[in-house]
Amino acid sequence: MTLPTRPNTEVTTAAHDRVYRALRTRIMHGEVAPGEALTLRGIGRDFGVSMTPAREAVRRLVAEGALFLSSSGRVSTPELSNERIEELAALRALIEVELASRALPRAHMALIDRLQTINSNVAEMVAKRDAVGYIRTNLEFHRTLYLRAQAPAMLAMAETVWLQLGPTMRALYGRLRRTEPPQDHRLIIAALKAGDEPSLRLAVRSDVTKGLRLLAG
Amino acid sequence: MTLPTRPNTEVTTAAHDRVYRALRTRIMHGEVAPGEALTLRGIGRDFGVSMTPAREAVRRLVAEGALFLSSSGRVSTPELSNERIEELAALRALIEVELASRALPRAHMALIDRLQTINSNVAEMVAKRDAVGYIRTNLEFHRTLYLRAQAPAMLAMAETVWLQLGPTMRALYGRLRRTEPPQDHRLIIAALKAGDEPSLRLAVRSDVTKGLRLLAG
DNA sequence: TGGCTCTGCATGTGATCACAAATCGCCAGT
DNA sequence: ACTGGCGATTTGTGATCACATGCAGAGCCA
Repeated sequence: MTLPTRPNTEVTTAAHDRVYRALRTRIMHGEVAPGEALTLRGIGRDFGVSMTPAREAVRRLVAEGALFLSSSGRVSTPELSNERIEELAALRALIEVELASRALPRAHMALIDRLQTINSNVAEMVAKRDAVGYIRTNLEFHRTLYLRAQAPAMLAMAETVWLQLGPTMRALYGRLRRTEPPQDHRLIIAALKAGDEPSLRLAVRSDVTKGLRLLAG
Repeated sequence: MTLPTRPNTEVTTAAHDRVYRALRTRIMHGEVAPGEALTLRGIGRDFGVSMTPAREAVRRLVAEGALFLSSSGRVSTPELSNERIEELAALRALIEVELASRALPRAHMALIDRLQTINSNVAEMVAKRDAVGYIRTNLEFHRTLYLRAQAPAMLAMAETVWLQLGPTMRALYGRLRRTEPPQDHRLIIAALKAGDEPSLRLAVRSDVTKGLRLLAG
């Protein structure tokens, strides 16, 4: 580019990729509200780039279902219907149960230790009522487990679902008024220790679909 | 645009969307070989647009896993490893079994008739050894059934998997030297008629994972 | 003859511009 | 005070340009 904003002392990743990654994590972690509008020039201003990289990042996120593109081309984070949330939760259950099942035979003690450490962080976020922190550490817990499945295509699919649920997860967990740490995570860890696949599948399914119960309210 | 190549007598869809759709169906139907390289200027030339819409279409397809982006930015259709193919087939099984199961209670006679008609087209393509035609009609068969599930998010996910498998499906079915019509499709139709959900799940799973057997060769 | 380098072409990236359309706000009329 | 219309501004879209980089083929040397 003509104006290098940062010295080239480190590996320079493409501008559109930097914008994409930043927006992606912000959306996945629930840092943006559902229905929030975005503009290409605004994104470009925020990241110090022109419209072109902003457009590419937005297009990519739209393709992944993380952003909604109105008929006039305006982009905003989607407001999901209850039916769509149910579908996405069902997809989480299908894919993540399979990922956990594939990770089980490879789950050694070091992994279980790391999961327990992450889970204590999750509990801490719940106690602090930090919705964004809770979502972030909770996803870290799941991703750490699923990475052991050695199934990158499935993991990518699961992350796409997380991405689509991001903005509403924030609203969902913000409505959630509990302070108890996640019980299902303990069941997951216990099943991993015991090598008990049926219990693991049940625990993951329960953990993943639990947030759905508050839709009736 | 400054140069309207077509008169505006019909509804004009955005140029990048037209390019995207055209490339997408070509990839999904297996009309491009795995590893085939694409250039932005070449795509622009083919569709009579500049690089900008071509770039957006390509970015979108990369995001969906339909195209592979090398580290230097070159795009090509991906050459899938056997492990990745196995993953994608497992995803197809998971998602499509669920879709079929959800479609079952809504499957009336009119739908079953349409499925039988499409299936005869599939058989015709098999007899003619038309790989592209086979893939196209086969996907039409599945999509017609899954549309009844009223689960757009799941269907989109399934189509994304089809898209990723597109280029290799062509190679796979090209290697397939059979002339018998798809037996599993008949089982699917029979299960739909009988309202037999377990049989339906089995038949869909079998149909979807069948192409995998020839990977050992 | 084989391997290496160097140069020129092809290609992706990002910025900028012109244009169309949509959106928002203001003002007049009732 | 409310509503409808109109204009200014915002916004997305596509084209084009400058630039850096990667790739390949030609030419050179051992």
